[in-house]
Amino acid sequence: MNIKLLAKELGLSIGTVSKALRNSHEISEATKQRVLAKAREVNYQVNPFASSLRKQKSKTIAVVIPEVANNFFALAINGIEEVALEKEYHVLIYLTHEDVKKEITIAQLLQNGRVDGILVSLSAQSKTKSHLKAIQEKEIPLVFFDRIAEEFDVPKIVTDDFDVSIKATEHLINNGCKEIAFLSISKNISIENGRRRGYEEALKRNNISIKEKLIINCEDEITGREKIKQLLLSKQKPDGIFASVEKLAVMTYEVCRELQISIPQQLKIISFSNLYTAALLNPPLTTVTQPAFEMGKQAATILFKMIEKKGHHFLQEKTVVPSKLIIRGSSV
Amino acid sequence: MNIKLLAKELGLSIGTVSKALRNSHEISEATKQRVLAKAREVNYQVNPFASSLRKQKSKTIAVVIPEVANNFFALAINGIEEVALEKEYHVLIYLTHEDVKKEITIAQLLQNGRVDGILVSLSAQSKTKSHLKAIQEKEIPLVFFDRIAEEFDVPKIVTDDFDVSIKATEHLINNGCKEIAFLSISKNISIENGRRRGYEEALKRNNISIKEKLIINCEDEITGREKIKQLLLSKQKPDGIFASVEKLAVMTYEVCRELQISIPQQLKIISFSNLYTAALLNPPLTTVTQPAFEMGKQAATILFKMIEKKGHHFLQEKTVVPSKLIIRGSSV
DNA sequence: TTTATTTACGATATCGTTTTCGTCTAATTT
DNA sequence: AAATTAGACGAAAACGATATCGTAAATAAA
Repeated sequence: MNIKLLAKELGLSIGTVSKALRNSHEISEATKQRVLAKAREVNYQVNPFASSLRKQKSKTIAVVIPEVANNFFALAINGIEEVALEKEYHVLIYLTHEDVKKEITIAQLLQNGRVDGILVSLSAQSKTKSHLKAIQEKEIPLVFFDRIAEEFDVPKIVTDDFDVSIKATEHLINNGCKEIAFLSISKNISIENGRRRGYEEALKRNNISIKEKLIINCEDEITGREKIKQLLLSKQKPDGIFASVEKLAVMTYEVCRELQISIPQQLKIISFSNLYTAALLNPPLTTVTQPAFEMGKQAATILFKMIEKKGHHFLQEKTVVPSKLIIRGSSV
Repeated sequence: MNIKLLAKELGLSIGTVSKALRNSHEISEATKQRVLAKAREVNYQVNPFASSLRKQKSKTIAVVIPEVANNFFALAINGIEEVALEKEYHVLIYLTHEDVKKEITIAQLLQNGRVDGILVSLSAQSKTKSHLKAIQEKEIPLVFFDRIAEEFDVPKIVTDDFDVSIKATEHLINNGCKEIAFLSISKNISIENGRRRGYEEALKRNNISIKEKLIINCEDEITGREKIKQLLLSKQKPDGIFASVEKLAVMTYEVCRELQISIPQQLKIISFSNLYTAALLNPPLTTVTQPAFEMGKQAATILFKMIEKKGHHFLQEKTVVPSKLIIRGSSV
């Protein structure tokens, strides 16, 4: 069933029917009702491709994230979806699996107008970002969230990585930690920068020296786990761990179990995490909980502002949504 | 940049360029190369809407699931995405939030050809399914996974709910449980049926009477939690809990913590779950772990077979991917 | 009454591809 | 040499909806 058939059944022209369906002022109330009724009767649905082709609007946004099996991103998607639903937009999901190559392929895919806007959280490996420059140059609305590219002149939604990391580190210090290790997921990633700077700032403020040995790059999952193990077996074993992402805290728990290291007695742990079972872990994990849902929601909201008001470059600031430090058993 | 401009730059007709790009045999190797080179040079991308409109193919599938902040569905998406990527398809995500009304709205949205196929895991409230009948009638390829509609004549991917539930329940029985409660998420849902039947079957086989009081419907989150609490405070307090979904196990852990009930001494727990921190919980949670990734992958694979071979109705059977019972501290 | 202006609708170009036919030349067959 | 066939390309008709005009009748203004 298309508009042509619908028009024929109504004895009207295609244009009239189209306008009636879109509630144009050019059409009389009577015919509008008649068209609407008929459309409902035959269950007419506009063809999205024809419509998109003509209007140069896809009514679709893309969400490009490293992974979905991660509570932070899952909750962010919830926030995004809520806004998209309201705007009657569709949401395409693309996973980079932390792989820049995939990110580049995806960026390439999205240059052809398939979407009206893109939400991106960068992969851990994304060092070069020319693939996103291309998108920006095509003037496709783009918003970063969480893992951003600082140098891009586009809106960014982040949490207060630096500030809350100071708090988190000082929390460990206040609970007696003197040797705090920082577990990093990648050097190339914005959040790492803020979190690590916060960690270092806290150490400085408390006159604790920063030791490179205590900053562990766990970019690769396998060797990362091994590095954590070695760290916990070494002589200058740390008495505190600040995990910059949830996965690394889980790894640490697993390694501690394996090495029979008791948390928090021998090692205190704090981690950025949105794990909804954090309170049920053994011991309950002290977390920096990010406002994932809210970040997704805000990112989407801003993206839609850009979509709706083409050309407005009034939204280039960074939006910071604060995280919460939730103290549980792993750190006290 | 469109094909028209590209053709003009090459001094060729639009048709020729189109065919060259699609590697038609009608076009000489020389011009094909010339066209390809130029297309790359000017970064020509086909307009997806024009292409979809003409070819009546969207190169997109939809995934309709209750929620995404749930490891089972997140892993299933990973499986789906892997297949979609290989087929060069795009993936639209729709969340029902366990709400039939939203499911109906979504089903309505997907009737207009926006997608070439649909993967569905039903919401807990989906009793009536006429909205999906409409999709089936429009001959849009449809595959159910996990939460299926038994009466539909379409492929279904499930896990061995019944069998593994017998195993799980018998595991509790073998560990001394005599009063095992079953926490249900909804009556209307396929998985509940299999899981509950398995639970009842195990009781029967072991000459334990089935008590309706021990079968708790936790459809609503708030009252569900209250019901669990009442159950654990009642005189005929159970000594075992079989949670049909992860969320209910987490609730039970929380309630036990509140009521100071020790697991597994006073209460043994087993749950369907894909929680990747199950082993780190206090105590470690014994789980029935579903092959979420594999189920997603298989569902997508079958969906693409349907998409590719229109009209073939050879795939109407049910595919069963077995779950694994992983025994941990909460049940022994 | 004549002219100007609404009102309500139709005809048609357009969005960018794909695909079906032609058509013309070159190569092959008889 | 004539007839056929293959090769390589162009012209044009879809796909379905939307938006810009144009136009007729009806109303209002002069």
